Formats: sequence, structure tokens, C-alpha cells
Amino acid sequence: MSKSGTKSDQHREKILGISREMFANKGYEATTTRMINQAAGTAEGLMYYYFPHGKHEILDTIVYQGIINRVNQLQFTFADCLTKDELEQRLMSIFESIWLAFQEEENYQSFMITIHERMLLSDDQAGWLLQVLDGIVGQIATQLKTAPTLQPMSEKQAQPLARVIVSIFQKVIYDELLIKNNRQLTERMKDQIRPELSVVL
Amino acid sequence: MSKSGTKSDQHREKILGISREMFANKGYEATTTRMINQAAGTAEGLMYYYFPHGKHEILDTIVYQGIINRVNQLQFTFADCLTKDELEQRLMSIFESIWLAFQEEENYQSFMITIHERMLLSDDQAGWLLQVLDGIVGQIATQLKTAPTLQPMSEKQAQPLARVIVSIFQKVIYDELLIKNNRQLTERMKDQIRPELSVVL
DNA sequence: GTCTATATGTTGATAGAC
DNA sequence: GTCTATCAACATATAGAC
Repeated sequence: MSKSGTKSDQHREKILGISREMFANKGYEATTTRMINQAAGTAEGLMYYYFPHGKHEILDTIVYQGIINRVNQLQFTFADCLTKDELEQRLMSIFESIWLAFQEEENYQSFMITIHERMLLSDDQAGWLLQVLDGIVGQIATQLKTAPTLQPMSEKQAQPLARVIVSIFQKVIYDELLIKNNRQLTERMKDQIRPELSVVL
Repeated sequence: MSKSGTKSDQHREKILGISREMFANKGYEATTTRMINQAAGTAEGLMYYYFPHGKHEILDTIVYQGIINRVNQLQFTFADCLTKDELEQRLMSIFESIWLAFQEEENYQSFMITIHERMLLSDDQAGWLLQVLDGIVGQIATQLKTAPTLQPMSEKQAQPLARVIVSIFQKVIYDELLIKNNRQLTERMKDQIRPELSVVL
């Protein structure tokens, strides 16, 4: 809806895009409406035509977009993994997919905003992150139960194991993005993850 | 050094304590020097006597204190864990210790500031978090190698396993503190961790 | 819808008396 | 060391012409 390419909508989208970028890189409070208007190339007053409630309405809109856009699109199977090594390899490529998703500019910015401006958001607005991770856990658990490689796995074991695997992924992602400020997928990261997967499978 | 109870030092400490609390709860940018001065009960100008470079010097001082105070004081052993169940129990109590450490007011505030104001800090200032976690990994790995319960564990296995265990802990702590905004240790959290430990041991 | 001009309050920081 | 008074800059938001 209202996704049409109207000139006015383009202004609205421009403001949202610039804001998302600046909120993610400089922080919400440190980003002034003047900076947004200037970078978006729009006049001072116009912002309040599209967002009558001002700056905070922009933030809410961004995070809400983040929620609805982030439907899980990951697709994979373990059915063709006949050796433990192949299974490990498959999980590594799943990690790379997840990492890549977090690098996609809009996702990255929504992630950073969600973490850094948590106190300005509702529990619901921040919850999308947990939902995304849980979704991945669910998918991995489902596949684990049908993986030909491992000894037949009970429902009661697949779920915790899937959680552990996602914890391994999540730790690396959070450490790199939030602490080390690094967005490059390095061999060092993969060399760290591989033995961890190996030890739990 | 300079920990003496001089009147002036008390003023300095008061400003730092109030600032740490406010930076953690409201964010650095959203906290004004006026709020700090008022809450600390000190006059407008006095802040610049103790911190000539202003607001940012306070932030730097807080984070630097966070680094040097956070020497790892965790002590434990697996030598008396004769069954897998006892080992699991021991790891659960280690988790509770870590959780408790993150709840200690000063640690909690330093943690929140480090995450939320990451862009205002140097890599070095943010690095203490990784160091603390790595320290725990090291301790657990050392103990795993001498645990009577498990089949004798090679150096090459203990390290990844210890990393996995800490990943499990870290995921829960980050999810609760950063996303769910929860500081209470619930049974739900423990019930989630236990089967995960069980599946990797 | 888009613009310019401006109101109103707040910010971090300084000067200088005591 | 501690205070009061104040500055210049900047913030968000609004009014109103086009």
C-alpha cells in the first residue's frame, strides 16, 4: 500500500532512508532534524508535513518497517548431508547466510538502531530480533531431526542443539558488530566457529 | 591511588557515580550536564574544575574505571564433579555467578554504556567486555581438561567446548539485558540453559 | 506539497566573585 | 574549591507565503 512512486512519497522515503542511516551511524539523539533535512535535500518545515509528531515518529516508522520486512527467507536442508563433515559444512554456509543478512544495509541499520536506542522502543519493537533468531532455531531443529548423518534425534534433543548452534552464531555476530565494530567476514571468525560446531555435533 | 576521602574527592566521585547511572539509563547524549550537576548537588561550574574537558571526559573516566575494576574474580573447579549431572550443576552455578556479576550495579551500568555508546569509545575501551568473556572461557577450558567425569579431553577439544558453553551463557545475558530489558534471573532462563548444557557435554 | 523565516527553549561551556 | 550569572550556539517545532 502507498508504495506508489509519487513525487511526494519519494520525499517521504528519502527522509526515512537518510534518518535510518544517520540514526544507525551517529545515534538518535546525536542526529538533528536539521542534518536529516539537509542530507535529504528537503526544507525545514517539510518533515513535519510527513511526520507531524516529529523526530520520534520517524524512529518509530523505521523500526516498524524493520519488523514487517524481516520475514525469514532462509531456505536449507540437511537431507543430503551424508557425513558429519558435510553437515558441518552446511552449517557453516548457513552461518554465512545469516552473517550476510545482517550486512544487508537496511537490516544492519535496523539492528544497530534496535540495540542502541532500545530505551526509546517498546518491548514489541525490539522483539523482532528475538523472533528472527528463534525462527532460525526452529528451522535448524526441524532439519536436525531428519538429518541422515546423526543418530536419530529425539524432539527433546534437536531443539536444545539447534539453540546451541544459533548461540554460537549469535555470539560471533554480536561480538563483531557491537564490540569490535567489524563488518567483514574473516577467516578468523570461520576458523573459530568450525571447531565449535564440530564439538557439539 | 587518590582514593582518600577528601571532601573534594567526594564531589568528584559523586559526579562520576551520578553520571554513570544517568548515562546507562538515559544515554550519553540525552543526559545533560545540568541534570548531572543537579542530581549530584553541585554547582554548574564545578564540573569543569574536576573534568576540564567537559562531559566527554566524564564518559572516558567512567569507562576506564570499568576496565581496571573488572579483573576476573571467578573461582571454581570441576575436580569434585564425579557425574555428568554434577558437572552440569556446577556449570549452572557458574552461570548464576556470571549473571550476578552483570547485575552488580556498577558492572551493569558499565556494560550498558559500553554497548550503547560504542561509537563514542575506542576499540580499547570497548574491548574489556571481550576480555572478560575470554577470561571465563580460559578458566572453563582449564577445568574441563581435568574433569574426572568426561573422557580425557584433549587441548584441542576443551577450548572449543568452553567457547560453546560461554556462548550459551552470553546469548541469554545479551538477550535479557539488551532486548528484553530484564534483570531478574528467572526459572525460565535456567530451564532453557540446562538442556543446552546437557546436549553438549 | 514545498518553501522561508522565526519562535522558544535548552545545550555545553566560560568568566569571575568569593 | 565552590559558587552565580551568563554567553553563543543549537535544538525542535511552528507560522504562514507560495
